Amino acid sequence: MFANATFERLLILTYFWKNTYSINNMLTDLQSVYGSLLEASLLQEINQVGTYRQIQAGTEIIRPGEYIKSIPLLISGAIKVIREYDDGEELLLYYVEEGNTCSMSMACCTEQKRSTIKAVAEVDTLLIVIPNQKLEEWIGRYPRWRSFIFASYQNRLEEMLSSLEKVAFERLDERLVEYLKEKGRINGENSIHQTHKEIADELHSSRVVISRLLKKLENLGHIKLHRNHIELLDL
Amino acid sequence: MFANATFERLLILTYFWKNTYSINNMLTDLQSVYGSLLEASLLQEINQVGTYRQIQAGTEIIRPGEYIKSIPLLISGAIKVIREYDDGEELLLYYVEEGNTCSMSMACCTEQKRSTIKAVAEVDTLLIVIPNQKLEEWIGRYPRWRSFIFASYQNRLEEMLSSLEKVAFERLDERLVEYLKEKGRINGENSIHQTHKEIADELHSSRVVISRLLKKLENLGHIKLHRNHIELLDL
DNA sequence: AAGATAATGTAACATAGGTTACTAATAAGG
DNA sequence: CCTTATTAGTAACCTATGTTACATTATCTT
Repeated sequence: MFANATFERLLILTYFWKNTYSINNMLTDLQSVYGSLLEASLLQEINQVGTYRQIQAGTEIIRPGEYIKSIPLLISGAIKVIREYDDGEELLLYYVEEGNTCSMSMACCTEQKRSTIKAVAEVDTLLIVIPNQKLEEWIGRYPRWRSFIFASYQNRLEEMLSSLEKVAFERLDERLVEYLKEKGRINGENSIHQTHKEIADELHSSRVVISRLLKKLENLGHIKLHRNHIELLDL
Repeated sequence: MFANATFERLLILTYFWKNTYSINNMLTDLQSVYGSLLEASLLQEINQVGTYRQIQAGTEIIRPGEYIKSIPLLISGAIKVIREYDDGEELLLYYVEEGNTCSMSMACCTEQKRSTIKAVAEVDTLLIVIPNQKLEEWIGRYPRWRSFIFASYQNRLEEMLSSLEKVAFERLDERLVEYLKEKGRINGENSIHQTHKEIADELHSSRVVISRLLKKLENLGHIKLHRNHIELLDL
């Protein structure tokens, strides 16, 4: 699955992480990421009932059809949310990043519905999960939690709208460029470690088409193609 | 703008409406549509602070760029929500129907943002508008209002997802068939009163293409084409 | 190192859907 | 009733994207 280099990178990251994890405690993390958003007393409470989860890049967190019984609060990293079909077809919806939560899971929690999406850690990710009954309880008690939850929904709606627009109005080459930029940003690198096939899947296109467009971008001097990774030069 | 027949129909409807309006009062309407969803005491309160609005089919309710300062509760009719661009391009997002509210406006209310969408009454529509500060206030006080608001967000997210899928995965002819069905259902008729150009705009396509596909559907015996309206036979 | 596997490059072709241009039919207005 | 504007039909053409097929190169296994 992984190129050697990538795998070594993962090991290093995990090692680095364990250190971070043992130095900071949950409350410190909560304060640094959510301190400006939520009440101090709420952070205390989250600290009591929440559990840390450390997720390795590439791990599937939610699969379509599953019930979701807890809400994630992102501390660091990013989760990509994908719509997936029976026939293996898929489409990248959006990323959830630090300081955010996933409205899709909130929606599923409150209504006890099965998930309709797949969530995968895009990079190594640290999050705190909260039992779902707390979601509603805190809405009654903490105004800022209420605002936070509303803002999350708002963000999701906007991101869905933006995805919709891209698919409806933009051509594949434009979407590809945006995809590469976003991926580079999320991963904090100017290099994308994915095969053409994987990119094609997330953009709901075909490998040959993506290879063609990538080659065109390379000829224009915007990127440099390598096996298993793409170097971003000037996008 | 309107064919004579259509215009007469509007006049009749408006007349009919005024009667209905004077017979029922707001509380009765609220009870019949929202009685099973919301607390009786909340209905009382809505009755106090809400204002009735009667909107004629075709009226623009929200334009992109406007601030939204109130939340609509649909009593009857339907509102179509459209994404619109500077260059006049547009795309139909979804319909809001009886017993629902528009999360887009809620989102805008709570965050004091400008609307990014256009809302048009699809048919004659009756709704109650609520001052936006009540939205948050009631969330703290009425559990069922809270659930209602969450469910609305959930619905919108799902509808956006469904729109996204249609645009991403379905071919135009399939989308056209669904469009015709939905339009017929919303209008409660087996006949669509729109020009090919109007349909093309809402599906974000071009008139010629839509005419071509409609003709194909007619040849297959699914619809019958007339000037300014389309008869739905067997979809 | 040899063979297997996965990733990429490339050509040839198919097609959905967009564009342009023109005609025909219908309705509206004076 | 004649003129004009709106709506719809149709043909010819173009392009983006998808598909099939096969060659090539890099990587993994043994």
